[in-house]
Amino acid sequence: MAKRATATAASARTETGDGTLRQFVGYNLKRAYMAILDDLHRVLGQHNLRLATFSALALVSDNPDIAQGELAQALSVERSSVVVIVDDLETRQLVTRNKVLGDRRAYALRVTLKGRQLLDRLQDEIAAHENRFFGQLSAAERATLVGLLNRVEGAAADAA
Amino acid sequence: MAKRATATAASARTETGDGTLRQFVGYNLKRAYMAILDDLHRVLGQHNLRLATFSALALVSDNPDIAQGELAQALSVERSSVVVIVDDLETRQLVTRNKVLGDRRAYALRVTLKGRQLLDRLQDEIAAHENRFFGQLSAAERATLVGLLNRVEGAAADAA
DNA sequence: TATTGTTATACTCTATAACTATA
DNA sequence: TATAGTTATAGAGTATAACAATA
Repeated sequence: MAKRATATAASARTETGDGTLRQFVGYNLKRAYMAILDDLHRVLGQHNLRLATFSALALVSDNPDIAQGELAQALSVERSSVVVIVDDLETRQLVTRNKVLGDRRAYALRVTLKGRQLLDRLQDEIAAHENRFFGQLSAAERATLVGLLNRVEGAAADAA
Repeated sequence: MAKRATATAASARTETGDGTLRQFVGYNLKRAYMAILDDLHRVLGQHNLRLATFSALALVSDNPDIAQGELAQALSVERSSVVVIVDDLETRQLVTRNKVLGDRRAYALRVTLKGRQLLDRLQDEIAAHENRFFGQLSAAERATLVGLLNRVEGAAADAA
């Protein structure tokens, strides 16, 4: 099928073909996701945050008094993994573990002022990050992209 | 900001809000990707293949006589990681390591007949997998999605 | 008995660094 | 000196399983 430059001394370097994989939407999806991930990690890394930790912070902010188990579900990780994440956020005083009236087993997580401020700054920085990669797309195109992605996600949720 | 059902005994379980994250295209991108990944892993797992191993097989098929270092680049992993992957493919007689005329350090990788046959079957199975998630999208919509994803990937390549 | 959070441990995947044999 | 592939090791991230406290 595919031709390939033989590895002679004077070979002009050919691009590696990936046509077989390109036929799959999922491959294109992964490539696009991976392509932006390094830069996102760099942005978060400047604040010593992992993606999961940032996501947890945002989720706690959106869901005051969320329990760790619920957070685990939202993050699609095990409860034991959430312990590590919340430990980190709590140590850095970005979220607090609060007593729940009526259930002394559970914690109600809340963002601190410091956490909110960090989140505000991060939202700006991530918006800038996104402009570097999605900036070429018009607002309408970005909306189309998100709409299609959400339909894919919805199809997965239906299947489950 | 966001309201949240208090954890009373009779609380109707509220969906966890993720509005802060949803504003980012990248989050929607990751969600869609993660949503299809479990099913893809299941399909590949039936053949005892990891995603990276399958991708390597497809890339070797598209690029006869590719070297391991080139494969590493195409897979975005280190050469040492490719050794493990190719070891697996070679042990299972799906690809062969062949001598390169003119450079006795390098290998030229080729898919075997067995590898090609497995790849053919996998392409069908993955196409079926994709229909489960992208089937709701029309062919035009799928093309639009891929086009937008590729522009994002291209923007990343330009930035690098 | 079931559930929440915790701990200790194991597993998967990948990177890093040092090595060999070639170039 | 540099490069292709290899090996051994370490690290990051997550899951699993057993546990204490509480429901």
